[in-house]
Amino acid sequence: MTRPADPRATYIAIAASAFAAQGYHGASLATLAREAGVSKQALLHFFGTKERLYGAVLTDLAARLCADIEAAADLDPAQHLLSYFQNFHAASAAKPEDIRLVVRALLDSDPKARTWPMKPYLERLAALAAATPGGQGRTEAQIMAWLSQMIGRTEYLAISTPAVAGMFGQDMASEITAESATMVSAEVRRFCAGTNTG
Amino acid sequence: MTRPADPRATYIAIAASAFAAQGYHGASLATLAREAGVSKQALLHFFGTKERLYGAVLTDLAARLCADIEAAADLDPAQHLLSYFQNFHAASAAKPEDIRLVVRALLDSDPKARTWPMKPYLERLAALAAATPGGQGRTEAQIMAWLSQMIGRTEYLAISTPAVAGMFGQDMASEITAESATMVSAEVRRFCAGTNTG
DNA sequence: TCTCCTCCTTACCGGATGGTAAGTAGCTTA
DNA sequence: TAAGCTACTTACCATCCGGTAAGGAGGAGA
Repeated sequence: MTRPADPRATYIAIAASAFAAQGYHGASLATLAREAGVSKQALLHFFGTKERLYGAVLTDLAARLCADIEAAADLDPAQHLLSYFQNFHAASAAKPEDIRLVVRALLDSDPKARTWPMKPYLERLAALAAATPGGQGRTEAQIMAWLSQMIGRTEYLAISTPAVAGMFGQDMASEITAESATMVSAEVRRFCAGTNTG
Repeated sequence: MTRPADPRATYIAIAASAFAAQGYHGASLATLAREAGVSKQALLHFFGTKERLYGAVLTDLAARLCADIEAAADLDPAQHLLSYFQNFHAASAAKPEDIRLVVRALLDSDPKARTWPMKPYLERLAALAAATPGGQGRTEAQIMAWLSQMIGRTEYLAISTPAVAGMFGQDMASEITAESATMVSAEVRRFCAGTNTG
């Protein structure tokens, strides 16, 4: 058996997928180890405890989300924001694992005594939205509320799609995803144009 | 120790709160029993297994959500829809437990071999939206996509508020919730007026 | 009074859980 | 060649998990 080049990164990726699917309590160290093809202690060797492994997964996820914002940093703010949300919507629909992880982290987050790995991500998006023409006349809370709704509608679509497909069929679920993409783009344009969305 | 009048309903309420906070795997029968002040077997006597208890919690939740829609059934469709989403937003922000339960159920739902307790809820809302002036010119998928986004933005706000309060303070979180309420009302009015939201 | 029913109780079980202890193969450095 | 490091391994442990077995208190009905 060949050992992976970067075992730590490998284990984080496997754990991320399992935590996204089963949640923190639903995924066990033994299962993770079996999937990785190593013993339980291989994981504990790198991360010490299950909780720290979970923390590493979330930190890694936050870094990935932040990096996605910079993918189109050469565009002007309005185009940048539009591009980001279009890509975000497409990526969420195609590979919902990261989104499931984000939402699970929100549900399990302890309001006190925690670091907030997602904070830089939100701050970066808020700065970007504020720099668009539409962001000029809005308060910080208005921008954050708009961002919350944009992120929320996209992430909710991603996590509800399996259930919607089960209820109404895969075709309807795909149609809904396609319509949602159009709506998301339109909403970003409306925000950037400065039209009152509230 | 006085026994509750309707033990089954009491246990469902306690279990709902625990499942909302900790998730299915995070809440144990022993913990639920301790909160209810009875032994573990009291719960198993009524529900047989933990999974069936969870099922009863979700069925009860779905019934409550459906009942909420009919609270303003005397209004015309557009006013009814607006009233529903305003109440939904307010209730989600004030008492996010039910919303957390819904989102956890979505994350944990098995696409096959499951019943869908939320299906009647979605169908009722879709029929209501279709009956508004704005619903006339839209396809079923467009209406469902719009509903998904309305539900998503509202539920996401509810589950993200604790984290936002931790990151940016309680005041900012409250401001965001207030701004979101305005935006949700505006979006329902725009939909009902038939303005193209996509 | 006897039986049945609901709503519990205590006692117990096999298996899974996160975590500890101690040791090892193989490479790198001194 | 000896020491030390990384990246593991097997063996083990106390605790907790969901679930079973058996029985009992107390009210209702015959």
